[in-house]
Amino acid sequence: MRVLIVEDEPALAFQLQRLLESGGFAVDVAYDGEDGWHLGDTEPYDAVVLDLGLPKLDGVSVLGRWREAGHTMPVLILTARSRWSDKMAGFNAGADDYLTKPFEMEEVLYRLRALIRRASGHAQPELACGPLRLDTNSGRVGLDGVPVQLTAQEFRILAYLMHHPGKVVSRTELMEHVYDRLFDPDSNSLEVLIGRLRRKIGPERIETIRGQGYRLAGPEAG
Amino acid sequence: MRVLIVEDEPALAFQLQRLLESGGFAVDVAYDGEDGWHLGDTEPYDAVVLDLGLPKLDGVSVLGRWREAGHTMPVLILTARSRWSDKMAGFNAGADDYLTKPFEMEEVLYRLRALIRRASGHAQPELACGPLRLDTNSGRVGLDGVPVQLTAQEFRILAYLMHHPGKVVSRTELMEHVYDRLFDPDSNSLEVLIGRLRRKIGPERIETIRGQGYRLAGPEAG
DNA sequence: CGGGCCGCTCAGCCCACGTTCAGGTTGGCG
DNA sequence: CGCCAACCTGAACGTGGGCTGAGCGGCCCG
Repeated sequence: MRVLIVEDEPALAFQLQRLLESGGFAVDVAYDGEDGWHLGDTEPYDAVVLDLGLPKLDGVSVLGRWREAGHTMPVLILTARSRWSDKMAGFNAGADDYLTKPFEMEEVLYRLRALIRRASGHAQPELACGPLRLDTNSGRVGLDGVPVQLTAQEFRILAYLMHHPGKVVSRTELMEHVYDRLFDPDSNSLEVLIGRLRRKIGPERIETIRGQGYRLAGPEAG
Repeated sequence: MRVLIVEDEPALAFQLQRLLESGGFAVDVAYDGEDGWHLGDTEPYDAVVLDLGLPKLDGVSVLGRWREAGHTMPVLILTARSRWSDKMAGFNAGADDYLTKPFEMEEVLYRLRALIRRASGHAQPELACGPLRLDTNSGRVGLDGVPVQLTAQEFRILAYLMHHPGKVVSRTELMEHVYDRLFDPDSNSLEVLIGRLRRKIGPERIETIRGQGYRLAGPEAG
């Protein structure tokens, strides 16, 4: 899962970045409203963490423009200690959740995961697909009940696929959601990782549709 | 475990600090309500000892603001000889326990430990996790029934992990709860301590999740 | 004042992880 | 049947995160 952080305060931005990366996300950061808006407009993020007090273009406007342009990714608003006006304006502009500073870092992780989950239509934090289980919070994966040890990247790939079971996911789509913006699109490391994943969870679970992408085999339907 | 003392009377503050440190806690002290509030607002304490009669900002207000901001750490109130109004106000503001002066020093330790235990969802003062036993009161640790000799820091680390068995605890989270505020976050002393701890309780008990943190192996169940 | 224990620092080592690369394999198509 | 593109895979590598042994200084206690 790939997220965008829009936060002007460098210390907090960095802290958030570390948090989310250690939480298993691919992360891009923007330090003002304009950059933030542009990134969110052009890159396919699974969620955004958006501060309201921003230079150049304030958070509410950023959000408003995104929504106007038809972007539907979930947005988690950060705002200074409960200022009602901000909060309301945020929701009106299309925020999905908000946190007032100061907040527990952990809280951000949980809320983000919940947002992403809901946005892809899953109620439970634990995704299931055939014999596969994936807990988005603890980051654990099980196959037929036995735990499977995955690396960070393997986990991201599997998580994205499990958020869209049965759907054909193109290589580029997968790369865009698993890597951050600096990644070289000509690399074949994704294929290598897919291979390793297959070895761990059984080759038949991830099906290759030649010329189109990959599909996670669902519980025989669809 | 890391606690905050908010107490304006220097002698008592110092006495409490020594007591809690010798009791195995990492301790910060604030001498007035404003400092106290700010520390409790920004640092992740496992519990707070809060005097009600404070300069600048009284205890009830401090507590009230914390709760308003969403902080849920347990708070043990200290108050001059049973003044009902204070006591009631304290509970209303979200206190978890209280002691009236004068009190036995030991009493503070026991109450604090009980509060922390309950806050992390443990009913018993003795934590168990696989072959590991840890008595939060006596500070004794056993592995398969045989006592294990731990140093103060080793004990704190293990105690924190055992309060959250199975959870992945990031290096920073661990540091925040095991050291006080003056600690250098770039130090690797935690790793050294983890290493020693592993040598004493068996390396496989503490699992490293690369890039994320440590996890105490539970009694085989998610 | 001396000795021992404890915790911290530092530097070097090790190894997991992501990546690259060089073939090998598969499948579509003329 | 042959060719080409898409895809897979085993091996090797560089990097950085994590581990550890050695040494130091501070503190406590005799």
